[in-house]
Amino acid sequence: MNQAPTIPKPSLERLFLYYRILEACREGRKEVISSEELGRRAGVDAAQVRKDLTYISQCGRPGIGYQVGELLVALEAVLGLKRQTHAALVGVGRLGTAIHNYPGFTHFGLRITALFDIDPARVGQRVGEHEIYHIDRLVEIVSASTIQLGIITVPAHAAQAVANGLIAAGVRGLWNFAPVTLRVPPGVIVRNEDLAVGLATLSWHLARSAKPLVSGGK
Amino acid sequence: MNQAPTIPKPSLERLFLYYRILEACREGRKEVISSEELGRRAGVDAAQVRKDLTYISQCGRPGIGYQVGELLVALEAVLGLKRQTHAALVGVGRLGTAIHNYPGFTHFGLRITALFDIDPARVGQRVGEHEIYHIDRLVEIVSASTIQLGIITVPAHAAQAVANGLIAAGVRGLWNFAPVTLRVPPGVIVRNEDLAVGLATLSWHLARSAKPLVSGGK
DNA sequence: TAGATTGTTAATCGATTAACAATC
DNA sequence: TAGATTGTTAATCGATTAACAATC
Repeated sequence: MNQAPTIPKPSLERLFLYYRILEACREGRKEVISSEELGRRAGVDAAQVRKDLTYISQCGRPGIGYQVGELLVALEAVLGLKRQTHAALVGVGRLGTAIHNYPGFTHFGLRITALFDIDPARVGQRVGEHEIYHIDRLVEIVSASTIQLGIITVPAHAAQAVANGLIAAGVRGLWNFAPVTLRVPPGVIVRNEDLAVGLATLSWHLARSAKPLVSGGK
Repeated sequence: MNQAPTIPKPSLERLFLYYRILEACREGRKEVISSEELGRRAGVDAAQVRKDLTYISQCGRPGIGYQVGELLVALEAVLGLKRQTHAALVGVGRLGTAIHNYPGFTHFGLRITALFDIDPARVGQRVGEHEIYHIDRLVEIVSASTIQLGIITVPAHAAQAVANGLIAAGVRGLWNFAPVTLRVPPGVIVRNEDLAVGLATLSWHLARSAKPLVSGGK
């Protein structure tokens, strides 16, 4: 009972944004921040900020604002920012390599501990401290590990098979960069990072705002 | 009057998804599809599919379904899929290179026609058919071009300055991969592709579903 | 005709915004 | 005390889901 209240998805994403801003505040020796300023820096309404922060705790003080340090600690606890997530990355092409090396991820607890590819030229190579294995060994190796998350950076046509393998190996979350909708059994969490759709919506809005309509587009 | 009805953001993204599925149908010589099947393949409710498609036209037939060919043409027109978007990419690191080479983008009309970096070792190199210019020449070169979109793949601390330069050069849309909230004047469209936040939310859900609560998590 | 499936309206759900009493 | 700013409630807005008459 009194299970932690489930945080709405958009609020959750904003909380991570606030966290980063607060870290910058700490670095700048800023000790207190108001919902108004936090909102301005995050591009979010002040009322929205206060609402979001109620999912964490009540650590603001009327008339004063929020203690940066306190809020950081509370966010770390609720967002689980000290927890490590072990991941396998499948598809060590350019995008896969970029993700493997992206500095921002380790900061949020991601540890990529296994790499797979189908290209014999890549198999056996080392990337950082890890070796690239052949995709045939995916289930074997992941099953024997503590890996909880699969990162899919293979071409679209191979993505479903890779997802199946990862799930068979016991992975319960997928971060999918391939431009396809994956079918997964209930209980498996999928996040699609469909860059092409992201681009397409952006350029749609762009083209749309360009047409000088009645009152100037927007 | 009777201006094209503005499409809700989530619907717009799904329309691009449908488009890809319909292309696959065309390839498979499938001529008719129901909202139910399209929904199943896209991971979307059938009622939702029908609703989304009303933003395009009424090209379904009761009792039959949708003509794949007709729907593709209608989507191409409304989504502007034949239109080219010229873009400048700033920050030719691993992520920048991955994006530059990502095959799915040209398919949605993206043409990256200028590349910039601050690293003297990279400036002057060629990537595909384009040369990498020094970031100092950003405003000069972009101003003189037909570039409408800026892709920001620089480190967080440099992103706002890059955004300012792109906007000064007349760009009206930004695709921002840097983990910061950009401040832009009204009329400039920004899409943040914040991968670290994406990952963080995914691993939050993962950790949360792992805890065996009252009735099995979810 | 009977069965299938659309387009649309109404009901539901969820998130954002506004307002303000409580409090530092 | 006066001014600032929170936490929370209520009002608004927007998107999803359900239901069903129309129609192939």
